[in-house]
Amino acid sequence: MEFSQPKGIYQQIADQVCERILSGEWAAEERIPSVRELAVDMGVNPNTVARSYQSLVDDMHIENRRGIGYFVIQNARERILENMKNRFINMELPRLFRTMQKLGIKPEEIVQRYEQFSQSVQVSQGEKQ
Amino acid sequence: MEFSQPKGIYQQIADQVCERILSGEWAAEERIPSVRELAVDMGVNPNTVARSYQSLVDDMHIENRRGIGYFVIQNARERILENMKNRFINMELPRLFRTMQKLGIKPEEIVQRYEQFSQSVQVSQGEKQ
DNA sequence: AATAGTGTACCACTATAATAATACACTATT
DNA sequence: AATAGTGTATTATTATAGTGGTACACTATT
Repeated sequence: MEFSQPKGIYQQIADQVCERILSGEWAAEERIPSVRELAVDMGVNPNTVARSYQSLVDDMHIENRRGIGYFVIQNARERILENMKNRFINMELPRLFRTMQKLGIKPEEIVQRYEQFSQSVQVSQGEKQ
Repeated sequence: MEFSQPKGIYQQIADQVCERILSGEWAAEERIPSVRELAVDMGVNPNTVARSYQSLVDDMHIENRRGIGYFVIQNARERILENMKNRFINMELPRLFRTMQKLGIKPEEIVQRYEQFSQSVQVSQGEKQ
């Protein structure tokens, strides 16, 4: 039997960087924090952040300008969104569906709970304003 | 920032034991494989399986009879199913819903894909017979 | 009584990820 | 030119999970 590998910290950091790009906190063509800065911010070793950034370069979401720093690539948002959507549809959904069948949960119940969820989110967002 | 802990092998084995109880492969009051047997079967150290079994004892799904082995507890199936359902509703669904909102996926699309999924499962199961 | 199969406990070892601490080459700024 | 801020590379160290191996107490069977 093969076991699921633990998700490395560097990968979790890369995910969070994607989140911030998605949310618009870090816009396209903008410079993102240096390896050292983010390392301090995350309470993590600079080498770990360096690995995160490297993996994001491999995925074409950020680019490096030597001696200056890392920058968000032009259409990074769209690209990240596309990646996440594909992964969700092809990886997570099948797992979800199998779980539903195993537990005997019908899609109607999912929809019904989703209504509740999106309502409560709307309310709590409204309260903040 | 706190990072998600990797899921231990012993825990993954415990999950799989639950699966086998759920599927009826190991019925209530029945004896399950010894620590050593399952360890060989899984290609894993006996100590690791021992930890899995211990955690299942803690969760009241199996019990130990000294010198004999481990046995599935009376209503283990119902108990496991209940646990999984609760975890699914309270932990996985909220995560799913947040992802859906982030990716802009409407519940109708989920339902539609679920139909496709359950159809394809039916077909492939039918082919086996 | 003897034996073989149980779970349990212990300890040293290994593999891996992450850390810590440097050192180096490059760039912008002064 | 000097300096400070970049990323990068290297090496040793730490922390942890899992392994390997052994020993022990208990139980059923012979």
